[in-house]
Amino acid sequence: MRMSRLFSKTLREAPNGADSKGYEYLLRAGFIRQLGAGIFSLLPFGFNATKKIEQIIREEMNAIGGQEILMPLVNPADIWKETGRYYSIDKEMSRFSDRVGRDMVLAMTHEEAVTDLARGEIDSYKRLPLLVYQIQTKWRDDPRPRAGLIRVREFTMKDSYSFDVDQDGLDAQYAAHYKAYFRIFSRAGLPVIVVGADSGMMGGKISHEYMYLSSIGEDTIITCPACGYTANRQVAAFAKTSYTEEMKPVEKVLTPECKTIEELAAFLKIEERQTAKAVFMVGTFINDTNGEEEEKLIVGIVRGDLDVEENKLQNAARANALRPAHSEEILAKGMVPGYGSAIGCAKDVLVIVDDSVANSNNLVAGANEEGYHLLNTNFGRDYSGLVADIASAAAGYACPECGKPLSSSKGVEVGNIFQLNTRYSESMNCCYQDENGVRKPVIMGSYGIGVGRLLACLAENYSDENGLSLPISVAPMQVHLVSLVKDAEVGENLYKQLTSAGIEVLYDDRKESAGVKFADADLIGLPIRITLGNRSLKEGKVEVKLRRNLEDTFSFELASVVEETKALITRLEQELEEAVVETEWKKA
RNA sequence: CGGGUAGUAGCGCAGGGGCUAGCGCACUUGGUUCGGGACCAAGGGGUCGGAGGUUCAAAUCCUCUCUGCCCGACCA
Repeated sequence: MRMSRLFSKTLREAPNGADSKGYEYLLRAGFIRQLGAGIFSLLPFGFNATKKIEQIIREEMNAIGGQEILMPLVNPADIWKETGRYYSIDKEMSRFSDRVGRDMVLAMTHEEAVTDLARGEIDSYKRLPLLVYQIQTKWRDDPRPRAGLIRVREFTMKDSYSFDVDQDGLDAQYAAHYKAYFRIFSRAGLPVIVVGADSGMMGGKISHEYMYLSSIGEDTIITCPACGYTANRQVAAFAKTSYTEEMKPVEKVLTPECKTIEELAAFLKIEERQTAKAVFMVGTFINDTNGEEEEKLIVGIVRGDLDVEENKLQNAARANALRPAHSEEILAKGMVPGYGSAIGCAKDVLVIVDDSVANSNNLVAGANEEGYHLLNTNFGRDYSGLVADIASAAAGYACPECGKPLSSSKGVEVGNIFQLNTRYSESMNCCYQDENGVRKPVIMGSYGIGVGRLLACLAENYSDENGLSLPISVAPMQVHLVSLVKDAEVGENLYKQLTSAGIEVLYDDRKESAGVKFADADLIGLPIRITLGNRSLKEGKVEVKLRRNLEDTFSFELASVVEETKALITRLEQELEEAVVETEWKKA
């Protein structure tokens, strides 16, 4: 590619809103351009890098038996009605109707489409196991796209779907993905960790997320430095101390102006752990068959020294969505905000009690009366409810596995794997006949990688104060040939030699000053830079630099540039191959 | 969806009832320079996001609206 003919140009200043380094450089180097909120075009560099990432994904998916297919972005709503997600997913899914009024949707994922495909193809256990995948556009009308390519509305995703006769088969495919994902990310050069995750709208049980740890991330990851336990905070467990003692009688006390746990503990001169905190939410429950919504007040009770993890609460409540309750809604059920507890609340309130509360005695709880609290309340004796883990893990808490202190960090989810089991095959009647002629639902798994998000994370990880420096496996091209000599012939010849040897070359043939060319080369950050200048040409040499280390310059003989460049490319590629991480999944 | 903020040349910004709307970068032409974002000269480029209103006069004031960004809610 000649830079004089390149479609994109570099920007000296970052467009407004480019707040992270990676995003800024992707824009300035001409990889991407924004069209609307959460909607981006890929320019030649960005598209090239994307194709490289996709190729790595293809190779690894093929290696575990994946067959590439392509499913439509536009789906008839019928299949989404079959699984109920047409009703349970809110505005995040865009809907429209076609010319004759049929309900249509833009697919935000392809479980429905693939299950529809599978039920037509799979008839016998002899056909299983199967694995298909695609690299396809998804549309999710996120209420708040942000951070460049990290959180967008239209994006490219690799999604694969496994089909098996039983749990063992699913486990095997899950394990294969678990390992393949580590290979994919390490071949691309992105450091990731795997965390236990919530399965969210996907349904199913076991799932893991692949996280790139970075301050630009929106997920909070809880990890144990001592034993390696990791989980998304949404589901992270921790060891809770229980404080059991003999139950004492309930006593009502005046506690004016004590609306927070902190004030209450200070007023009563007790520790926060000796109190019970009530959090009021309204859960939406959706009937999958008719799509009717109903709301229900949920009270989450945790010990005063802990916080409620809303995601855990939502899962424990089996609610479709949660929102904070309004004061009137709480009062209507016999409870008083600021002085609230589940004691004496209306019967149709869903009470969910954290095990920390169930395992502690004589806690101070709200009296459901303005200005009063109750001493010595005990779960089971004074009120009842569903016991679950609804407390939020945080740094410093004890690891659930080894008891050592946990730590927390921010991460970007770049991939995930889910065991769907029969969530989709049952509702869509995707069945096979077993050896005995019995029809059974296919056991499914689904596995995603955000391609653009991966590029964004790579840009973030591989950049310095001068620009990008992507690894050779994903860089848009391999070599940046910078010509500083007036005589175009030397450059032209070298460009032809290199490209005809199969090397990907960006040739800066522009009439620009050396400073401009170097600055652009730094910004675009191709891994190998070959500079043609009078200084070295006199000695029959060209200068070579690696982008990742601009300090070091070495040289190639002009006569053997092609061979030496090839060898250098091979060396860089091998480095990445050698760093590939092989990690096995161990079923708990 | 709530709160904030901003829309003026391709990008970054200034101007804030009055005459021809500016600056830097980028772009065009000519010349000089030529190994880390060169210099001189001459140019081109704008329905000031949109609609309505106030006014003798609106980029500027008012109303509505659209769009981007940030925080929150939300998020496989």
